[in-house]
Amino acid sequence: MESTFAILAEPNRRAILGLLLEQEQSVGAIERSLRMSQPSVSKHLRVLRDAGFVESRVEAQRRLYRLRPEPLMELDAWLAPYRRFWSKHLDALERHLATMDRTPRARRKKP
Amino acid sequence: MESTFAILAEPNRRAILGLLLEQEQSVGAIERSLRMSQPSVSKHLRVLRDAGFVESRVEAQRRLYRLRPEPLMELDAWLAPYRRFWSKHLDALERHLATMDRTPRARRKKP
DNA sequence: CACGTATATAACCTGATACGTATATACCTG
DNA sequence: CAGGTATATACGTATCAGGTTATATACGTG
Repeated sequence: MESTFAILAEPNRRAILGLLLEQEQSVGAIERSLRMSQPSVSKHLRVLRDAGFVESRVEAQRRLYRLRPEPLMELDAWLAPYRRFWSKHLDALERHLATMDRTPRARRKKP
Repeated sequence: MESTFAILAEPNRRAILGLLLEQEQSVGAIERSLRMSQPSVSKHLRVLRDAGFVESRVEAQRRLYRLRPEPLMELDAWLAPYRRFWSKHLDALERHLATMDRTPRARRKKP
């Protein structure tokens, strides 16, 4: 877990992940899409790969990178207790609002 | 969004958030729980507060810090497209497994 | 096999940041 | 109001991460 956030802290890396969300991409494609230098792209991909965010396959001279879900799933898991926290708060807010005016507006959990 | 990850990249800050998950805490309490120096705690709290992760209220000489949900909710929102990505993958995996052996196990979306 | 393309790595520089020490500010109690 | 407690901030330092430039490696094609 330790490094997941550090890795995502880098805007360019997040941008790369965003690109890979659509489909696998070559280094050159990323380089052009994000207007970054080739060594920079390679370095970030190295970091992302070491951390398991992406994997690559070789196609002739190209390397095609694609997303791997695991690290982001861990992030999702890390978030879980906080989700409980804020849903608790939203419930409280809702109850509060329900008490404020006696006319019940859109009811919870039922559109 | 930009800085959310950078802020969470710091392990001590994540630890502080973890503490605040249970209940609001004074600076001194955090200092002792996490065995960090007082200036360090104050500094991290400053960063967390500036980014909206926490808020404080004054009680005599103490300042009690508590969690604010918004930034983590944004993080949750950021994660959404990736969740779609991996659930798509898990579905594919499931279909694959279903093809492997013809005995259908627990069925999708219906417990 | 020489050359171009695609990607990775090395070396170096620089800016950001986290820590510790020291000090300032605020509040409470006798 | 003096002294203690609680927290914030200033400052100096060391570490680290990201960018650029230059070079290495690998593959394809004439």
